[in-house]
Amino acid sequence: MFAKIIIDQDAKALDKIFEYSVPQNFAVEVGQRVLVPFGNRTLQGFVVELCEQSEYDPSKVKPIAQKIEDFPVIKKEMLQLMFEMADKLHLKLASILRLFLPSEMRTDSVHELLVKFCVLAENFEMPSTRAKKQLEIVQHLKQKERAKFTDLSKQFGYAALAALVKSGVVRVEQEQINRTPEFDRIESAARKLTPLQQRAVEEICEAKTYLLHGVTGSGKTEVYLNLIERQLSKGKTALMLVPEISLTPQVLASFKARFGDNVALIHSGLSAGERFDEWKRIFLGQARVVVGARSAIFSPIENLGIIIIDEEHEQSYVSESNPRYDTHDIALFRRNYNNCALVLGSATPSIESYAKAIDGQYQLVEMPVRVNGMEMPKIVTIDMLMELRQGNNQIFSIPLIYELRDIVEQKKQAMIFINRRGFSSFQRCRQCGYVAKCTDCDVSLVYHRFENKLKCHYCGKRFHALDVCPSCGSADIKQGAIGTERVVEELGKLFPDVRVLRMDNDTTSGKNGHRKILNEFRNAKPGILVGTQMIAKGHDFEDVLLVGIVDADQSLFQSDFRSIERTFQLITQVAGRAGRSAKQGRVILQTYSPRHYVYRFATNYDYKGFFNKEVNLRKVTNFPPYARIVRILFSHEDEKVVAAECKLCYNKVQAIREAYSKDFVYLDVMKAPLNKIKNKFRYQIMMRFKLEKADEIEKQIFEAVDPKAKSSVFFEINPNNLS
DNA sequence: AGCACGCCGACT
DNA sequence: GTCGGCGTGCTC
Repeated sequence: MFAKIIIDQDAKALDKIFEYSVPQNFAVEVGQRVLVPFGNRTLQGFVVELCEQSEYDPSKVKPIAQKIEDFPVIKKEMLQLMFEMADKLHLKLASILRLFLPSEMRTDSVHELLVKFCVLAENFEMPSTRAKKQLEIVQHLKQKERAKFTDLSKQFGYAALAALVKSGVVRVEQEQINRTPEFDRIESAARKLTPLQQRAVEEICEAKTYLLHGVTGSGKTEVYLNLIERQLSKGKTALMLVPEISLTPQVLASFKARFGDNVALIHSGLSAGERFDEWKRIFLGQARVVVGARSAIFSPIENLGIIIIDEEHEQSYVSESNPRYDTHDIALFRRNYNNCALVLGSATPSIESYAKAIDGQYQLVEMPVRVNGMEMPKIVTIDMLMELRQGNNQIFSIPLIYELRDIVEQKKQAMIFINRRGFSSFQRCRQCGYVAKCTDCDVSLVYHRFENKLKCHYCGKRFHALDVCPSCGSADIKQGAIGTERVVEELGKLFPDVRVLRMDNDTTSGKNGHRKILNEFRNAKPGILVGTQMIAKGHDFEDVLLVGIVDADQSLFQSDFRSIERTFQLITQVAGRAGRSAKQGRVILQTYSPRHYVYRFATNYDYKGFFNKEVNLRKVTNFPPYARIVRILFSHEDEKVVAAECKLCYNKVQAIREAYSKDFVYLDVMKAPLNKIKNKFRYQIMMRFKLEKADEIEKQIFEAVDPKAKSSVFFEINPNNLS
């Protein structure tokens, strides 16, 4: 018997299947993890196929050394998924397999937690009356029957306990304990569904793909919970994905409260041990509901009845580094494999998903009204150019300051949204034009006033802030576009007595970073919360009656084709934070392009109008979903090497374009907009072609890349950002 | 990925 | 003469 094996090494040269013989004395199954001799060392591998005959030179075939576990860790579904991902996304087999296992398992850095418990032996002699501590322990165990070794040792002393164990009075038992994350148990009684929610639950009843379009505050979560409960009662399991940013302690606790030990939670805040144990509970079928961020789509859960992707339009569902995958594709694969329902939920569906719903590929389910029957908050657009002309060169418009003052007087709360962290996006010398840049990346450094440092947001390197220009010595330093720190500072000047809190990547790094800030904000009245995208998600604060969007244009003029769509989504999400209670909220939106159609539709909450406008634009200009964009990004330390390898590939792609000249809309080769990141130079080939033969063309494009190239190569289909 | 093999420069 | 630089090629 022979086994086809993938070596667990993430290297281009090893991205193929190796054959080993299976020794007589043991059997292996497909999906098992094994150790195999490889060259002059022993490596981990995965059995992906068994066969009677070897196709390789028999004199070179070596036997498998040993099994790592005695059961397959990769299930059949995932193996099939691996081959499909390798084929369609052009990813390395080993790098896909690594997505399926908790990383601590591979490195052997985490083991099952064994805890020692003490019990009294069946029959024993009482210790001598002089041994007081020992007698206390026996007494204690008579009452409790069972206690942790470490607890007893702490309470009565190690010596006494060890003596009892030695004399056979106390028996030690080992037990494996699951490290399950702890939560504040919050009450989450099943709320009665509104008729609209009820209808949505009833409509989503078949093994199809549904797009659940529900306005912010329409109670989608309650619908999800009911859908999951229905599957559980049918003996099926459920997988629910939520953007990492929304996996706040409150959200996690509410799932725990609803599903108890049935739910496994996968998120970045888990310790290695917790992650490993949660994975194992899923693997063994002990957890029947999985709630997690992007990577949870690869959970080894079986017998799926439903997969839910909440906030389906979120960018974070596409991983932005290798292996690059889109959670939607993986979810569709698993939906097909399990023949279960897939629900994509959003208040602002992605153009691509909504187009599929219109087209009939997805079933459209709509929830157009808020649960509490409240109107959406009123959005007022402020023309910042007018403000400037009227002599206001502050970052806040007069109406925003006016409204903020009102909030402060009423002792209510406001949120200010600014999607940039730090103090200012760059520092520049007014005299000579010098701009502080990162030494390893081709980007300007962001000034962080709190730490008084310049930081690279790409590689994380820190530099001294500029007091004087290092080039000409001038002290006249100009600050770039404003960030959260700057907004906090300005608010402090305007409202010195008001509690102003900042929530962004820099203030939420600790384990309970989010919770601390949100709890503080909850009690701050009047209070203002300044933050990035982080504040746009899911937090309901009754007293937030005002939302300010300081620089709405920021996401609008990024050069990728989704920037307008993203702006619409952001405004809608952020606006949804205002007026969650009985009082209607207000939103002040500051922009320099008030007449852009995105603002017209967003301020009227007209998703369909926006969709129609945007989708028509995409159609006439040949952009997704009516065309496919492919970007091949090469990177390497040596600029000559990348440039040459990229050019070589470009020449091959040109030949493909000639063969498909009718389909190609665009093709070019160039330096990437960020020419250098972490000391690696980046060159790219961009292309766009029509859909009819897209799969066929794409396959040939993949093959145009020299597998022996020294540069690392990154394929992106319909990329989200073009840096 | 890691390790051997192999072919050219400056050193006790 | 040799020690060691890292380019190239191979691992079932």
